[in-house]
Amino acid sequence: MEAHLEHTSLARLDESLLTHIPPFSLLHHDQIREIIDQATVRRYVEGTAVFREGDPAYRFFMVLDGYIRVLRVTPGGEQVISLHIPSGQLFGFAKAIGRDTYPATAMTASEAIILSWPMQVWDYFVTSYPGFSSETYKIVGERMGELNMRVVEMATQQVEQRVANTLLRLVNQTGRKVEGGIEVDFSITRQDLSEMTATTLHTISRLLSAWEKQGLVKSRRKHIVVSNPQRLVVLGQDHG
Amino acid sequence: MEAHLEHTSLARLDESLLTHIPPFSLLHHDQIREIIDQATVRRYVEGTAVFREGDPAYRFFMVLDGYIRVLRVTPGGEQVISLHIPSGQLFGFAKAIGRDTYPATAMTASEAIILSWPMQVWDYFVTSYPGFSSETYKIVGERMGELNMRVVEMATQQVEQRVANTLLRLVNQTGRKVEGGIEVDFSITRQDLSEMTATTLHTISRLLSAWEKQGLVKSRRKHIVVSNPQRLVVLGQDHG
DNA sequence: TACAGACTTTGCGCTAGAACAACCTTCGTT
DNA sequence: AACGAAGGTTGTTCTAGCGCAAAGTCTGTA
Repeated sequence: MEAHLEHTSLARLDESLLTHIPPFSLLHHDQIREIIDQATVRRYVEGTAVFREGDPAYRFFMVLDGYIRVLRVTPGGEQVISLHIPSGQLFGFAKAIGRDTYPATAMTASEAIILSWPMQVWDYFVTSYPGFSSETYKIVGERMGELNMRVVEMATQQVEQRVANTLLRLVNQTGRKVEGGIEVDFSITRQDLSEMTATTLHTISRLLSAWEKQGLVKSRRKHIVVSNPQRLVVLGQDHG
Repeated sequence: MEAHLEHTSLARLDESLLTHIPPFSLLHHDQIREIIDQATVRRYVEGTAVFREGDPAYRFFMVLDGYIRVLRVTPGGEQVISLHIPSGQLFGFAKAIGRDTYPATAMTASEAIILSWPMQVWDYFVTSYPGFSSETYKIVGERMGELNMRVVEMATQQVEQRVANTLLRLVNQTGRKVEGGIEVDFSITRQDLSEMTATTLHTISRLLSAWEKQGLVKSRRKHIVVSNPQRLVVLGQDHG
C-alpha cells in the first residue's frame, strides 16, 4: 500500500503526491507547493491516536498513506467504530462543521503517513483554492450518508446481514486483491468488526467460521479475505 | 406554536420573521428583504411530504413554523426516522454537501409553514451573505453529531434507555411547557417513537404504560407529556 | 524456545424484546 | 349515533444473539 512513498523523503514531499487528490486536483503546481510547505508530515505506527474526542481542534489532517479508524468511546468504556478513512482523504476538519473540538477519536488502523496543517489556514485554503471547499463538503455528505446507512441497518437488519454488508463495504472501499479473493487492507480483529456492527466478537467469530465452511470468506488472525462477494451480497439482503 | 403568523399574509412576509434566525441574523434589512422576495411560502398539512429521498434537489427549504420529520424507507418498507427539524432551521440543502438529490424524505410532523428557494440561488447566498455558509455548516455538524449519537446509542444501550433518551431529547428540543410537565410539541404515535428508537410500537406502549404508572410521563393518544425528566434521565443512564 | 499476551473458537444457558394475537379506545365522518 | 379506521393496550410464545465459561492458537519478545 505504500508504493512510491518508500523513496520519498519525509522532509520534502513531492508535489505529485497531492496532484491527483480531489480537493487539490484543480490547483497549479505552485499552489500545491504552497500547501505542502505549510504541512507537517508524520508517520504513525498502527493503533496510535492522531487525536481524541473532545481535544481542541488545532489542526486538520490528510491521510497520505494507510488508514484511519474513527471511533467513539461510551462512558461505560465500550468502543463504537464509526468509519474508516482511506488515503487521500481529509479528516479532523472540525472547523468546517462549526466545531472547535474533535467530535470523535481518530486512530491509525495501519501504519500511516499523515499530513496536517494548523486549523488557522483552513479559511485561507477555502477562500484561495477553488474547489477545496466543495470537495470537502462532498466528503462530509458521503460520511453523513454512511452514518445514515448504519442507523438504518442497525434499526432494520439482523446481525448476520449487518456483518455481511459491513464486510462488503470494507472490501469495496479498502479492499486489496489477493489470490483467492479480496482482502481487507488493514489489520482487523473479530473485536473490531463487532464494534462496527453492534454485536459481540463471539458472534462475529461464529459467523466467520460458518462462512468459511461455506467458502464465502477465508480468515486468519487479523486478516479477512472475501472469496465470494456475490453470495455475501445475497446474505446481506433482507431475510436472505 | 404559530403565534404571530396568524396575522401575517403569506403573500408578503414580514422581514422580522428572519431577523432573529441565525443564518440571517447578521444581515441588513434590505438583504433580508432580497432573500424573502426570492422565497416561496407554502403551508403544509400534517403528514405531507415536502420532498422524497432520491428526488432531484431543485430547491432548499426553511421551516418557518411547525416541525419537519426526516426519514428513510427501507426496501422492505420499514421506516426509520432520522431526526426532527424545528422552526428556524434550513433543510434540504443537498447542494451544500455535494449532492444533487435529497438523501432522505422530509415530511411535516405538524401543520407547517415552509419557505423555499431554488437551489440555483444557493451559491449566491453563500457568497453574498456573510455567516450564511458557516451557520449552515454548523447545522450540518450538529446533525452529524445527532446521527453519531444514535449509532452509539443503538450499539450500546438497551431499548428502555434509548427510548428514555430519545424522549428527553424530544422534549428538550421541541418541548412545550404544559401543566404537569413538558409536552412533545407535535403529534407523536407509539409507532413514530418506535421508528426513532429501532424497536416496535408494542414495546413502546409497554414502556410508556410502565412509566405512566410510576408517574414519569403522562400520555394520551398522539400526545406525550414528560412529568419527571430527572427520573427519566436516570433511566437513560447505562444499566440504570 | 519458552512464555505471556493477544486473538480466536466453541459450547451452553438465558433473557430482552420481537412476533403473534386479540381486544380496547378515540376520533372523524356521514 | 353509529361506524370504521387509526391508534393503543396487554397477554403469550418464541428465538436471535448475548453473557458466561473454558480452552485453543498465534506471535513477538526475552
